[in-house]
Amino acid sequence: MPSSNTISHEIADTLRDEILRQRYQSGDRFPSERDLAARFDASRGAVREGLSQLEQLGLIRIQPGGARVQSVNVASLAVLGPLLALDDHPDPRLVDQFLQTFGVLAALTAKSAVNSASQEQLIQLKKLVVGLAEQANDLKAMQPHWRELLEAMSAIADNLVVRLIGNDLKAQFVGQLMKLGIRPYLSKGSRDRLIATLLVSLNEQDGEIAGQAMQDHFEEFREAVGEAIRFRVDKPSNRAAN
Amino acid sequence: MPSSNTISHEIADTLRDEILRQRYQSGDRFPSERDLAARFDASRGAVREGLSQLEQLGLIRIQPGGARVQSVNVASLAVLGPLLALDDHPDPRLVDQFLQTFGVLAALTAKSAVNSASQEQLIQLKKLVVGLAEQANDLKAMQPHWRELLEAMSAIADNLVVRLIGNDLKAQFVGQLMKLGIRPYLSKGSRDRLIATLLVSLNEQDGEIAGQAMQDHFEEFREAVGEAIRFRVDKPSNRAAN
DNA sequence: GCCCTATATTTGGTCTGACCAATTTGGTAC
DNA sequence: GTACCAAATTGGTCAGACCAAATATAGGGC
Repeated sequence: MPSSNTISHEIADTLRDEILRQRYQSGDRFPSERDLAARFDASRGAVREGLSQLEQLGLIRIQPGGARVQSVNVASLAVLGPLLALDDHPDPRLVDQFLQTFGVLAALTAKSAVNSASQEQLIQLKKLVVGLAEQANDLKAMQPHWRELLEAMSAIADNLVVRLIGNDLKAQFVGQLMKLGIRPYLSKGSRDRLIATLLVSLNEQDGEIAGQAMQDHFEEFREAVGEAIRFRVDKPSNRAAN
Repeated sequence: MPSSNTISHEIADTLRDEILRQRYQSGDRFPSERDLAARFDASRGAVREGLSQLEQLGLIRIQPGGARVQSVNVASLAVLGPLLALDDHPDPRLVDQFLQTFGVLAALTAKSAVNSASQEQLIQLKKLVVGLAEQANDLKAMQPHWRELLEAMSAIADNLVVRLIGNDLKAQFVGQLMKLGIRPYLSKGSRDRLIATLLVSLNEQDGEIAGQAMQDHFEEFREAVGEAIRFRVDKPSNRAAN
């Protein structure tokens, strides 16, 4: 699924996925621009524009004499989205790391937001949390409200670094999980606990509490997702049930 | 300071810095490719390759009819390095956010590393921590050892997401601070406390302790850097003292 | 004066073909 | 096996051209 409709983007997307699928070994010579142009039936210019993007992603290193494939370990964070969206088999380990990392960043955001919020903003956050409580305990129904709450906290915390990280992570992660038929189960008690704790932190304007609540909740979510993925791996027949 | 010696990279770097310096308003029309080609005395192809990179960074959005400048708030994390390195006046707020974010990620890394380390790896980490203790309490002398310790922890934790974030953050941050004459002061007590706590966490293989120690230490470091920057802003004469 | 339409211009997307410098490759002589 | 040299390959750049879509402009109707 190419992001844009230009040939250069299609080339970049195709080659990016091939690299992420380990079709080339790290350090390998990358096909020459002329070869790629022939393969994609495009001009060298279009190929070069595509390669330019791959280089920016840190996936290849272009040098006179030939481009070389780089290890994904030295790539830009921007490859994470495509990496998670590669196919129907998201690496459980990677998903776990993603959620773990997202969790600590969400906790930091919540802490900063609560600590620096004005009275009006505290009220706004309370409304959003209460709105979250009024939803059924269903991931699909809660997702928009979750997103809204996180977005509000992010805006209040106003941390550009975390925001930039979030931009590269806006892989519609939860949406993709559901598309794959992965339905993590979160106990009602867990959700209620989070909401109650968040309200306490907002009432007392104590960011530490909010951060800890976020952290704990993401930990539970992470485990739930892990179980859901294992469950789905055991029953791959569910894949077509969409 | 262009990253590569090709014209397209020079164009990309120059325009990137101009955008980051807010020379264009978000939403503004970006100069046409032909105009840029004339300005840089280059061919349109070279300009297009440069713009391709800027688009990948999320700084502009290219569309038939004209490219438009995007808000830095929606850019890729990869712009953070250039943003911090823009000139001799790093935004204190941004530096603060950077350290805060780096702190929680370092804490996560330490926690995971300690928890999942093998006996050999625990010994390796202990050696590095002890090596850190043997250094003078000077930022410049400690930096390589710090980097080594963090690298080792990162390798053990083996969290690709955090690693990718780190790749985009490898702005040689501390090095740049020193180049600017910013010398944060960390009390010896603070350092000793960190080292002692880390050793405890390694002996008991308790990641929570290591993470908390990291978190606390980065918090102190963050405040020290903040003071150092304020101090330097008051005495800009020091700038040439390099 | 204001709004809407038709036309002219600008802009991005792509291609072809060419040249250069540096690297890589292949072969040859030792 | 090695050292060296020539040929082929590769990336970097340029010029000029064409198209389709978007924008700007001029003009006419009200």
